[in-house]
Amino acid sequence: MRPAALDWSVENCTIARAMEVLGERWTLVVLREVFNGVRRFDDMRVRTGIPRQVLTNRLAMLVKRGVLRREPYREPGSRPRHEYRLTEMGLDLWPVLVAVLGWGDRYLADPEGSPLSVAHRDCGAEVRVELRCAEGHEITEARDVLPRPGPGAHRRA
Amino acid sequence: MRPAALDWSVENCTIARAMEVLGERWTLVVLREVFNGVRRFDDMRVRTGIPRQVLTNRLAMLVKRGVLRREPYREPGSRPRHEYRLTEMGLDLWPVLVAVLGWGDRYLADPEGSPLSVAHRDCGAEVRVELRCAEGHEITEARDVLPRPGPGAHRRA
DNA sequence: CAGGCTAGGTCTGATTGACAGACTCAGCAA
DNA sequence: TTGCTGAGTCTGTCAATCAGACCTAGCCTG
Repeated sequence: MRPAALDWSVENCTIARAMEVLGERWTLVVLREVFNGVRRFDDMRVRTGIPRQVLTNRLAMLVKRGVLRREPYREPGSRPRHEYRLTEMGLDLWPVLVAVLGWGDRYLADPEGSPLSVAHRDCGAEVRVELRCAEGHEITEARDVLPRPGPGAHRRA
Repeated sequence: MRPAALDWSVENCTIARAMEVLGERWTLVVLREVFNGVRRFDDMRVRTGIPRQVLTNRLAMLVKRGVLRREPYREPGSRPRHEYRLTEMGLDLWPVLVAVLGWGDRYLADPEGSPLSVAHRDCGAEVRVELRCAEGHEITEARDVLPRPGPGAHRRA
């Protein structure tokens, strides 16, 4: 009763690679802010409570990785500053964020419910992640999902 | 041009709460292993390269949080041991894992592609996350998604 | 019985990052 | 010039990660 997965290498695993970018307490919280339109350093800092140095580090890392980009802005009466915007790579993290939100809402929310909802711009209805297969079936049970080696899979040495 | 989000508290945000559980480099990697059927300490350790102490800590945390449970097993000729199984709360993290996998595959994979694929048990077709609204529309553009305050939202103090 | 094995830890010391709190900088307005 | 403030940087403390070593506890074998 030995799992087949043991024969396959995880060396080039994209989950592990993604978690090198995302796998830290504050990164998705920062991205939540940017997705919510909160793009400026001090606004983010005040809202989230992240220490300045952590926020600086996180933002710099996300810019370096191509998830965020810095955009110059200048309020009247102020000097030029930068705010943080999502790149396409960053925008493509919406499903991750909505999936985390869905899980958090189900298991970790207060009795009155989630403080954040995500709506479809055109019709106003609430948006969720779904699992679907290429044949169009919706997957509602985790047991109906099967991991298997993909095109880049290698045998273990 | 001040984001509306600034008027709302993030104190009870379920993304932040979820990231207190998940927001660390190795946690989802551990969960990937368990989802792949690799449930024993040393198998996980060898496959992932996680230091023992970190793996111990991670597993204990996930058990404490209700994401994993320990199940006794005993190989013939060996003493009783425990392996780690997903709870329902853990199984409900499949969409998060598949979402992270999808993003990683798109932006971080090697040229030959992803080493891991997720299939629908019944028909064999590949499974992905999709964003859909309650009206049944599929959302393919991040710009068609709108965050707004949910039922548990509070005004900022 | 003692010794060997091995899965699942625990321990130690070095390194690194998080964090609190303080300080600095740079352009603007008065 | 001074004051303001957004966006950092710095310092010292604490905690987690990590490499590597060591320990434990049942089983089997001689």
